[in-house]
Amino acid sequence: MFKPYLLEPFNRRSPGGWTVMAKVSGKLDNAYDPHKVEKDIMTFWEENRVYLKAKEKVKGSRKFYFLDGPPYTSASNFHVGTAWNKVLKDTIIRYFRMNGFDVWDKPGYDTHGLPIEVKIEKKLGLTSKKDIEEKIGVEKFVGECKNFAATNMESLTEGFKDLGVWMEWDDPYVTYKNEYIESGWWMIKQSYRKGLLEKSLRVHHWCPRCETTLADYEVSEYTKLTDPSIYVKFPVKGKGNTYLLIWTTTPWTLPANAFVMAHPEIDYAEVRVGDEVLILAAKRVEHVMEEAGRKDFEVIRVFKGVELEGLEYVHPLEDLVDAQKTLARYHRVVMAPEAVSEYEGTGLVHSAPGHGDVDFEVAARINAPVISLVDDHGLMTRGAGKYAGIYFREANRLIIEDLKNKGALFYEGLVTHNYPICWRCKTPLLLRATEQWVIKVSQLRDKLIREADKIEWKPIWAKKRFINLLREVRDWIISRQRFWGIPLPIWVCSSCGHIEVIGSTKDLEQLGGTVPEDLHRPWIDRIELKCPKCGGVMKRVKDVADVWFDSGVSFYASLGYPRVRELWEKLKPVDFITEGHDQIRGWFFSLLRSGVIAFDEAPYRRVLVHGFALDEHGREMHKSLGNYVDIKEVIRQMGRDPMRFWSMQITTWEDMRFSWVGIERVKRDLAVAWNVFNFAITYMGLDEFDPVEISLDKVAESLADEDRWVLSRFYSIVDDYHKAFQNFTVFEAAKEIREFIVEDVSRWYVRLIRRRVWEEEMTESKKAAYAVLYHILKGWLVLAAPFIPFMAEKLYQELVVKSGDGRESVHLEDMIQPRPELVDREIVENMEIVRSIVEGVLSARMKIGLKLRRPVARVLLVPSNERVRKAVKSLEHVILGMTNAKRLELVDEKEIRKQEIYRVSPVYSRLGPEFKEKTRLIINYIESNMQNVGRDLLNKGVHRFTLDGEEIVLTRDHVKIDTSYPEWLSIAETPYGLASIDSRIGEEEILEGIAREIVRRIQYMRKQANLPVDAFIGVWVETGDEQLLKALERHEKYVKEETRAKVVRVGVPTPIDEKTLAKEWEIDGSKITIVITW
RNA sequence: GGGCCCGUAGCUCAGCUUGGUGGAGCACCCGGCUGAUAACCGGGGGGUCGGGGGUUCAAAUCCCCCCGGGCCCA
Repeated sequence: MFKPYLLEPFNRRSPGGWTVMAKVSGKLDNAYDPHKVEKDIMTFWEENRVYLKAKEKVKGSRKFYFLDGPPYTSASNFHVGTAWNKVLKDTIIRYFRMNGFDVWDKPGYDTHGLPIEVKIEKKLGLTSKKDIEEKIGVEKFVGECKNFAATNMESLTEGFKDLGVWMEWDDPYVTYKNEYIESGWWMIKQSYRKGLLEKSLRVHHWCPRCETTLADYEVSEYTKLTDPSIYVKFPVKGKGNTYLLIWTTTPWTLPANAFVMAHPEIDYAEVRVGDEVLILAAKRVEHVMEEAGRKDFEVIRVFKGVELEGLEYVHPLEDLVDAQKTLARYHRVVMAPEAVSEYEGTGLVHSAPGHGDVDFEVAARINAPVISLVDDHGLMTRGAGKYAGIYFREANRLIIEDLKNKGALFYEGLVTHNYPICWRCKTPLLLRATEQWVIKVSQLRDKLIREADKIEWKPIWAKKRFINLLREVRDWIISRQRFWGIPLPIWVCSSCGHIEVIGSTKDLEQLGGTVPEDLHRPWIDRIELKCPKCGGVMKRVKDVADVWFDSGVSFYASLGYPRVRELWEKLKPVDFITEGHDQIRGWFFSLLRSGVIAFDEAPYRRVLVHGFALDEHGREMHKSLGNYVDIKEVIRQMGRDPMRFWSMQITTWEDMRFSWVGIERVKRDLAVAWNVFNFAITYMGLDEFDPVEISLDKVAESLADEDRWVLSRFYSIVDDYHKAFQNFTVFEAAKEIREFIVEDVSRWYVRLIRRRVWEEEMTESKKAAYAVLYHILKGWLVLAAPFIPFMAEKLYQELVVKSGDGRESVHLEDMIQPRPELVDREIVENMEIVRSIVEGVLSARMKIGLKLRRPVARVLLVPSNERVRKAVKSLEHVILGMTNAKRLELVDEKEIRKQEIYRVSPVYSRLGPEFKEKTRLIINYIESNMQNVGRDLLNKGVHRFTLDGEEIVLTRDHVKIDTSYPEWLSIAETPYGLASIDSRIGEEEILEGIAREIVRRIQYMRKQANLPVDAFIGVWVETGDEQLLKALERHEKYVKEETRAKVVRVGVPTPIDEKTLAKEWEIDGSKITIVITW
């Protein structure tokens, strides 16, 4: 499948056809344009088959079986949540692949089921199953379903590819393919062999429009419906005016009533109402009477429910309902505590075993018949007598009328409650007993829990939630009375009733069947087998499988098992799956269920749960709400990498609130990263830096503190990065690499090494800076590749490949491994302290409006402890460089305090009462001795002086003291102590500052003139200010070097032409005209 | 009604595992930088950390209850 290719690092040969020189020679656009990058890179990947090479590279190494949760193919486009899901998978796959795992990455599509059938019905204008069978025929219908799924699948694949998701798109697993269906059959056969499969009467939800049963987990939507809420009197047999009072909101179930359920331990009451006696739960009496508006009642007797056991009653509608002839025998009170609540109704529950699940169970216990009086279409059956042929919900009205006429209605009200509706067509459902094929999963409950417990869950609460669900696991009704699904491989003999469950097409042939070209209905329905028991004709049951069956078997079916056994045996178990938290009950569960049924074990070992994509207001995205965000729109506005990197920084298992500004922010972070690379490529290119020749090892001896620092930071991030991926907390890895490039490299390291980079000569220091910068940038690209595959590739091509280094693609790199020997924790801590102190100094500068361009003579620091002192000393040059200061002094706090200026104001209300007539004099004293008074009070708490021979003692509360500092001293607090500057500067600093002001203006003009950074210029200045000229004279060399000026002259050049730019400026209030020529 | 999750600045979210004086970005105001700058940096204002109780020397963090929102079930 894969073409062979060369895996060697392609030292200095570019298969891409670029001219590769042994030096940095790439070129980046000035601004980051995601679309341009992504377009170029997409082409590059395709042309060079990079994806296939990435897979080939790890072929045969440690296996990593990733299983894609197949998206459903009912639509052709997808929203950001689906994109998030795939990007998450892609990022993790890319990481493990780069880290040396042979990752299985086959994507899948879930293609069967009711939702697609419903869409096709709508498209073809069909309204019922009968329409499908008679108007257009099953053959055409199924064909339409298949086409629809296939078309959507193609479109989805295009969308996923477009996001840069690298999976095996050429050969996904598709649940409608024959091979897949066959694999599915095999599991049903397994369940049959193990005695888990049976056909049995079960009560379950039924959709009368779709005419099919719905499993518990398909009953997922509810709507507010207003239904009758009626209290009905069932006369107690042989007791004239005594009645059981029951309550129901589904009067249509009354014709199928078999018995009444009560709780043996709760209290019931006989209540006289008018001339009748009603029996109901004691606790409900008040509520029911109030609801019915009856005040004329009286509780006669209270007793335990158990006394009611066996009490017989007469069904009020027995003469109208045929089925009651059979049911009448069972009309009595039955003890069923699980059905009775003291908090609603009457404590007496009318039971229709054909229309309620508890009812069904209780009926089984007492051997009552299960009679359902509603047919597939929701119409009352013949057995319902008078009500036959009426739609179940419409029968309510009629039944209530009849009850009223018979005097059996105690009260009629309305209730608005949540009522289950079909998740596809929104039709209200009903509970109904029918014969269905069932896998008795409840027998496997303990095994399921044990297996689930072995799985590694991220986050841990998902496991709790999962196991809670398993505790209540029910049998699995796998049959659906529909068309577009995996046909159940069950054949029944029409003569002797013998059952054969087919596990493969081979089985089919062995039993005398032919294999149709397509295993779907209707073709498969035409296959008849010969009964091995009696030789009779065996026909397939008409049902198809529940659609959850399909994706549930994907763990082996996607590998072609059992037709091909090796692959699953080699790859099992699934190493990793990830889906949204709704799949805890969905796919995660159905996989486990199938795994335990077929293989007695959990088929996967690690699960990561991700959140939902909500809109910017935290609501779910829906087309109908108009808040739906199409992924195409996001890509158009923001680009793929920004979208990807944004989504990967979200705490994976929490819901994602979609945010345009959030993505915009990430895009800006990426632009900063881009700028860093642009900086590196520009200067390394100008200096013809050769990263292969000047490797990190070669400069080991000349590393500066900041170099060792940035390497330490880088490799500690590498460490965290791997830990995060091993934990599947990808968001932590994403945040780390963002932080590194933006905070550490762009905002700090590049600033620190700038001067070294600008040196004219290729000094050792410059080499070291380049080698280190190159090393961490290249490494960063490898770390970033899983997250921002396009941009990482682009930058890698420009920085690395074009320098004749590395491999053909960043995605063919080996993941960077930790190098603890390069991590110096102390220097990291020191730098953190120093960085914070620099910020403090800058803040102190800011307070007095002193620009960074103006040098200061002294920085004064008060380190808060020895650790800080040490850090400051070891990185003194960093502080001086970054704060533009000449000298750094470490002082203690007293030194600073000495400079404090106190403003001491007398507190009259304290001084007056105490000193009476002396007060005036004391105040005079205070005002003329403010500094002494203030210092004493603050330091000693007391100030003594003599006034007219008398000692006066001033204390802290006699005055109010405000502290300030002289203008030249500006102080800022930092977490590591006080940072301050002495802003008193001499002529030297003034002139230097002016020189820098001039330089900055010349640079600005160079930029305006659009000159290449390495172009030389001539500079002319004209000003009447002596000091400006003096500064220029003193720092001529500096100005020339900084601005690449060959000459700096006073005056105006001639001629002024298109290679000349003149501009008038103002520096320190003086006018200066600067002209540059080139 | 049950299980699980979430609630932190105007907005979007870190911090909670392992308790130690509450952070970032956006927005707003002020200032600065600028030969990677259609960039960026610094400062400022802005918080009952949903509410209440408990444990503790100390709680956004641990425990209990309540309120609001979500998911999955009944």
